[in-house]
Amino acid sequence: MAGKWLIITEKDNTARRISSILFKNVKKVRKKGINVYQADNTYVIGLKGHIVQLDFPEEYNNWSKVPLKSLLRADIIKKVTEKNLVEVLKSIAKEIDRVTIATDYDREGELIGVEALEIIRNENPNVRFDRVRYSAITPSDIKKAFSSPTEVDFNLAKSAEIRQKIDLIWGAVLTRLISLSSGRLGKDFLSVGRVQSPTLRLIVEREEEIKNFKPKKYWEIFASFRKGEEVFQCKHEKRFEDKEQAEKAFAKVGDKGVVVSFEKKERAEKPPTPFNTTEFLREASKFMSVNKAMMVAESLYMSGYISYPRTDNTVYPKTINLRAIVEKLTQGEFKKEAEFVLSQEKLRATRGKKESKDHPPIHPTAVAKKDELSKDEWVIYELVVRRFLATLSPDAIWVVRRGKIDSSGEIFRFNGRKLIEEGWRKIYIYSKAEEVPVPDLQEGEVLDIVSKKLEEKETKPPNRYSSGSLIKEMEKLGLGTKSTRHEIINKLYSRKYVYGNPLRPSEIGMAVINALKKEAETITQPDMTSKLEEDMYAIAEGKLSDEYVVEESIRFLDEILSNLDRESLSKTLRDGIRKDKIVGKCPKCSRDLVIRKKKGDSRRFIGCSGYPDCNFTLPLPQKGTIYITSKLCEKHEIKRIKIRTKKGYWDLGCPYCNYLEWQEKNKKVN
DNA sequence: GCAAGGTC
Repeated sequence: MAGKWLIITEKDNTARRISSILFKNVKKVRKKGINVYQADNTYVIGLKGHIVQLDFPEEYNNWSKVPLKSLLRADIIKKVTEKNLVEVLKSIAKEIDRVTIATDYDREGELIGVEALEIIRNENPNVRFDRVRYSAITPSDIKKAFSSPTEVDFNLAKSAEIRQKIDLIWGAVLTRLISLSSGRLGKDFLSVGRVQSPTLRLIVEREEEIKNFKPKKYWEIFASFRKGEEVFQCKHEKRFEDKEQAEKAFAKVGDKGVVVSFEKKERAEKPPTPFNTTEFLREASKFMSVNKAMMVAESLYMSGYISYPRTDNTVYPKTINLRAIVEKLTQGEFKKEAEFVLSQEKLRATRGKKESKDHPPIHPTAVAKKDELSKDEWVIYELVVRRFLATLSPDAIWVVRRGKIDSSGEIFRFNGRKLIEEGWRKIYIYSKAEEVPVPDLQEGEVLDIVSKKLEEKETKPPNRYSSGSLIKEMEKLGLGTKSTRHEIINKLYSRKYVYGNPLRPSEIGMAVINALKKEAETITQPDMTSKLEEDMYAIAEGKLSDEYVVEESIRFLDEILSNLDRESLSKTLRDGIRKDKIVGKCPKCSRDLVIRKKKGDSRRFIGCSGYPDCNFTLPLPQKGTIYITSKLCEKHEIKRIKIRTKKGYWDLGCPYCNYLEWQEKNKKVN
């Protein structure tokens, strides 16, 4: 019995909102755990993003037996990843004569829609289909989109599928290659990918820069001046590269100085801009890992406390009633802050540089009570609320005092600042306002010098990436998306390519990058993503055939596999793995101490690499993941060890010290 | 047990 209409959106939440905009008396029915919104003769269903996944057929599953080259031209199949959803779609497909694709208005959205469409057309080949495109879920936008449906863009969907295919082929071939060459198979496999490998390369190369950094000495001169009771410090305008010159200048500085110039100004400091995912994660990473922060944000979104956390947008759309949200917030924990915002005559929000129409910037959507949320949820909720209120707050006002003082021809600069109106800083408590005291001065005024000093300093190497700054850099280079960047970083941790925050590469992380740079540099370059983007655009425009683009990748990989130096690849990787296991020097024979496993029960322990010549061993706890830190024990040349369990980290310290203490304790007991 | 991209 045909005759019904099916509308398909990308996720449940949009299905619910769109059905309530288009229809009255919407009924929610659950089928196999999937929400189906019904009204008149219409069904509205939300997908869960992609519902199928590209993969190799089963006969390619055995990594050790399948020749790598055979992956290049294997038939790639689509596997259903959301079984219940597909079953519901199939059952409804038989009842309908029209389906409208209303997934997100972007390339992935086009493919997600086509995936569902293919399943439906398989059941019901005669179904009519169309596509609506909207940039915001507001009654006017939705009604407008549905009043003039357009056609499905199969070329665009195709281009997204090619992206998947290329990622899979490159990823699978190189992942298997380095896993097989290194002997790291099973759950310890090593991975390679278009996004993860360039990201890892950033971390590895930053570490190399730090290691190769040659610090340069330089000298700075400081002098403290007094006016009345107030003493303030000034810095010589020059940074000296030469010690003698610095000393000469320092000797010239007398016990008085004349104010050469003085300027006093008020400076307004604008509030921060609205949160998109990148900026949100940058701030949230001060409290927890980016992966955790995203999970917490997701759960706050699902319970309705904050808006959708995956967005590129930093400009509030006009359709959001900002004042209403602030008024709502006066009902809760942030009453004082919300009232402060409302005390302004006019509400004005800051704007960020990125304006897109996907979703609004992250903002609170409901008032939460502290005891309804977990600790982590509250931290994130508070951050989102404070950021939101800050974007609507007045400027912070500083008084700036700048100028120069001359002492016997040596010029000192001062740059004082004092906060006179807190403005948004009262609400957004995550960045400290640092004041630099300088009194009011007049040109020509003579001041006493209370003290002076010549400081020898060194140029510093660049900082390591923190997870927050790495996400920012990935965005800048076009690596990953707002929804995947945090997962990519998490992947680098779980492969043990990196550890700590700021991130440091492990030996195997460095080895993988060095091996790839030699054998398959393309996959380590951010350019691969931009090249792929260009190709996808050309495919979507119908200017390039998809077969050609895939063929290009296949030929490239074929070449790599043919010209490979397997022995050196294997050596590089195994060397890295070996070095990661080194804990320190054996106190008996000074060869390397490494983490090993007992043959029979595979219990782990620290043993000398000189075994069987040397049989020195130390015990290790059997539970938890072992982290060898970079801190050496002062007594023994052994690195300190940390253990991560489900409950968190605990410090074992130096395993030798730990063992000796344990022995001492046991003696007393006996 | 492979990737990256949506989504939970």
